[in-house]
Amino acid sequence: MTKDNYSGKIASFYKKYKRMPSYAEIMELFGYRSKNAAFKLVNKLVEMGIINKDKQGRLSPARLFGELKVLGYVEAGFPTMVEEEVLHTRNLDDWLVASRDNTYLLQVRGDSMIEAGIMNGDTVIADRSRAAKNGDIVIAEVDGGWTMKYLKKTGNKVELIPANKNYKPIIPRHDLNIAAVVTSVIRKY
Amino acid sequence: MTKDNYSGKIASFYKKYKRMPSYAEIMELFGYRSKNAAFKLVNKLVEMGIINKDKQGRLSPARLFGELKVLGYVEAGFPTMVEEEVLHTRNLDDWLVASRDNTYLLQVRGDSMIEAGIMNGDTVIADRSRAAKNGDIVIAEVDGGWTMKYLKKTGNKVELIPANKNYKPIIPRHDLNIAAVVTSVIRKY
DNA sequence: TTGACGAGTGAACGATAGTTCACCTATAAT
DNA sequence: ATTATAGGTGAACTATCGTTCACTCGTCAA
Repeated sequence: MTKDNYSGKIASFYKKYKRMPSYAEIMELFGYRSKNAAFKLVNKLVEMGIINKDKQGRLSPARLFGELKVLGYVEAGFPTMVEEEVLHTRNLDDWLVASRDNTYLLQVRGDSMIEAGIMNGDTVIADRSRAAKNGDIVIAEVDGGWTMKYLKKTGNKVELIPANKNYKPIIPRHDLNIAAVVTSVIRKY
Repeated sequence: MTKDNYSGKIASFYKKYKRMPSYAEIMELFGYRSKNAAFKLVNKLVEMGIINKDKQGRLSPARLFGELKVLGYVEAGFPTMVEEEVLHTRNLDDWLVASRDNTYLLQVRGDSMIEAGIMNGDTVIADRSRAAKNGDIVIAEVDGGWTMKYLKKTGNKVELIPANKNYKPIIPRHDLNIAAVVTSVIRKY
C-alpha cells in the first residue's frame, strides 16, 4: 500500500466525521488487530508532516487534508512528479471566508456584470459584515428590487454601476440598502 | 453572552486546531470552573444542531463550522433575520474539490480566456485525474509551452481555442500534453 | 546462515475523556 | 413569601484514550 493510500483512508475519515479517528478506529480502518500497529503508522505520518500530535497525543490533520497545492502561473505548467515545485498550499475556506456567520453564497442571474467577468450562473460569496467602499461590487436593495452592481461613491452621491454597456447606471430614488459586499466569484464547470 | 458567542468560541478553536475541544478545554475557553458547565453548554449546542455527538460522546461540528448559507438568486435578495429563507448550506471544499490529491490551484496570467469570464489574476482549480472532453477548458503543454484554452476535438483532430478574438486557435505541431481539466474559476477581490 | 530490521500481535499502564450525581445559588414567576 | 428553573460548582465514576513493553514473523543484506 502506498503512502497516499495510508493518509487517504484517514483523510476520508476526517472528511466524513470532521474529526480524526482514534487508534481503535484506525485499527478497524486498516484491518489491524493491534492498536500498536495503528500507533506506529500514525507516528510515521507525523514524521512525514501529514498529521500533527499535541503534547497529550491528540491528533489533528497537519497539511494536506483541507489544503490544495498552489502552483505558479499557468504558463509555468504542472510540476513533475517531484513535488518540489509546489509553491505552498491553501485551504479554500480560510482563503475565501473571513467571517463565516456573515458570509453567504448567492447565485447570479443575468449578464449585467459580464464585463467584470461575472456571468449568468456564477456563484458569488458575499460578506454582510464588511463595509462597502467605493468601487466594491455590492448586493443592494434599491427602490424595491435587489441587484448586484459596482458601488460608486462621489461625495455624498451614490450610484450603482453595471458592468455591461447595455445597462444604465442606477441612481437610487428613495432607498438604498447595501446588504453585502461581494468578496469572491466562483464559477464551476 | 449570545448564542453566536457561544458557538463562535468553539468554532474558532476548531478552525485553529482542526479538532473539537475537550470538555476540559471548553471549561478554560469560557472560564468555567466545572466540567459540568461545559457539558451542559455542549448539550444545548447539540440540541440547536450546531454540534454533533456520537454514541461514545465524541464531538464533531454539525452545520455551521465549515458550511456557508446558500441563498437563492441575487434578485431575491437577502433573507430577513429569520433564517427560514436559507435554501441549504454548502461546504466550499466538498463542493469544489472532487479528488484532493489530484487537484491544484493555478493563477491565470493574460487575457486569452477573457470571453469565458476568466481574467488576468484569477485562480483556477485544475483536476489532473479528470479526462478531458470536447469543450472543456484544459491546462496543456503544446510545442514546449504551457497554456490554458478550450479543448476542441473533431474526429481525430485536436485544437486549442482561446476565448479572445485577438488570439488564434492553436493546432499542435508536435506534442500535445493535456495535464489537467479546469473545474472551477475563483476570483477574489 | 546469520543477523538486523520493519511490521504486526497482544496485553498492560496511567491519564483523560465524557458522564452523572448532589448541591448551590441567583433570577423570575406564582 | 414561596416556588420553579436555569446555570454553575465540585467530586466521583467508568470507558476509552494514547502509550509502552515484550514478543513473533517475514524479508533482505551481509
